[in-house]
Amino acid sequence: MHPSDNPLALVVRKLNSRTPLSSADQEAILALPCERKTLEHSSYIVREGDPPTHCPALISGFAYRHKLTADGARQIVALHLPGDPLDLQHLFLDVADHNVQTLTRAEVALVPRSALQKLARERPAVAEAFMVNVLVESSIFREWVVNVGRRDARSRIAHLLCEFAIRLNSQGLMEEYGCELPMTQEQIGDATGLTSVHVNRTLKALQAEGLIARNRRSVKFPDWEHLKEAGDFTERYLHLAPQQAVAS
Amino acid sequence: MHPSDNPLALVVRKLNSRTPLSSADQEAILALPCERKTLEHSSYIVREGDPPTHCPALISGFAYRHKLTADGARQIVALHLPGDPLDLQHLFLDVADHNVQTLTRAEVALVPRSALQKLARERPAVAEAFMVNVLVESSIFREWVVNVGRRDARSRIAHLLCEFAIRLNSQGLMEEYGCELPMTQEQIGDATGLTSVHVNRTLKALQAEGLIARNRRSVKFPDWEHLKEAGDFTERYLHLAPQQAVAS
DNA sequence: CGTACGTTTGATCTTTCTCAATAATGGTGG
DNA sequence: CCACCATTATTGAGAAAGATCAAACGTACG
Repeated sequence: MHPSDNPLALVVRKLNSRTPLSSADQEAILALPCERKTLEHSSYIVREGDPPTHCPALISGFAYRHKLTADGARQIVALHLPGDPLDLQHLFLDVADHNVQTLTRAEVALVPRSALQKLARERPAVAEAFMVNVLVESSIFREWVVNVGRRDARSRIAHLLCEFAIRLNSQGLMEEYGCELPMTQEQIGDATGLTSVHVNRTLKALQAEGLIARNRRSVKFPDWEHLKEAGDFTERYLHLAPQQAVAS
Repeated sequence: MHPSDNPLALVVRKLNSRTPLSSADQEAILALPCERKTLEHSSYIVREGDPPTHCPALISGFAYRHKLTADGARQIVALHLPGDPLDLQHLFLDVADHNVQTLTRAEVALVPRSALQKLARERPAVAEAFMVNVLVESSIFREWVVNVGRRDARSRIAHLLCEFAIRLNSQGLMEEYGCELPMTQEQIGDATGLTSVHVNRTLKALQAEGLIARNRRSVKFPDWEHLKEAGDFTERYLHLAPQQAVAS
């Protein structure tokens, strides 16, 4: 499947994997008006306080959601992979309550909010697929609360890596050797509630234990089972369709 | 409005406050088959791993959602107040990914999942109201990730108290003098990622600062503005309808 | 009136943060 | 292709927030 066929093809594919859609419904999504845009590394896709006019979907590249505290600390609350469906958070709420920013250069498809709302109203099955997507993201948020609230640094980071790997894999983006990790250590810290300094030390410890192997921006998982154990990782919360194995 | 009229009246009221519903839609919700049940303090409403057959709504009393880590630590990921709509988390996902438990003695209305799904399919406006509710809960989860990930103990607890107060108030359950706080200090710790010991000390400090006043299980807010400031609390993330003030 | 649960307090220990400096890396313009 | 700059990664030393352990105290309730 070439993303170039239709930028929304990946979105349909992902929605369809959890909530099978009729071909009429699929085509209705593909027929949505949509503007394709390439964004540089670190560009804002949505800013807190914005009234949302478009719902973006990630076509390629990586992105993250984050909020800032009053004293300027950043907390990343979610990661997004190529193919992640439209930003449904902002479909029915009238003001963005957080920021969405690219982690790498990325392509997005911008669909007017009104067109999406109309589609959801006219096609209950599509609305249901949207709902399922939102519910799964909710479940991921809950797991992040647990991760950040009740696990130590080692587990938090291991858990984050496991989630990233499994999600990449389920989108068919995992190479056999491991994967690119498009985050700096500071961003890993922002996602886990730690400092970049401590992330660095913890990453080194995980490496020394043989649970991960790093090289530049890529990570391998030489001992996947133990990494999962270290991260207290169980994939139930991702509510994935059937199941593929991860390439180690 | 007597909850005894129809257990779902409170649910309709809450959904309607954010997403106005036609009276036909409202009546369709009220006409849902539903079993009313009284649960003791600490009863499970949903257990992780369960295949959901019913969607519960809270009629009276308080409840919380939580997950456990492998080593037995508990993290509370959300609180629920009387009138909180049906547990839509479990409407379209096939397995419960976390637990829901009562904090106090509580009454719930159990609606069969299939009846709710049918309603959502037949009435797009109701489906949209459900979606909005889920999106707002999502937003609250994101804020909790921030709270637990990037704020210190004082802020976390102040934030939790602010959220509780504002949500109580928006359901019309805030007394002028303050409110009942149906949580033990250990539960406050489980919601904020802290130990009960540290919660105790922090609560005392907040009290010494004059930001809260405690008496048994009740809390007052003698200095609401400063409490909000201490908790870095901004209510945007709650996406409340218009707005009422909190009784101090 | 006793038991169970929740709160309070003290002393000590750990994890993680802070501050600060150095070393890689990657990208850029010349 | 090379020198330079801005990021990012790495390391060390010391400080701090919060955890842990342990005990005593209240309070509600059967």
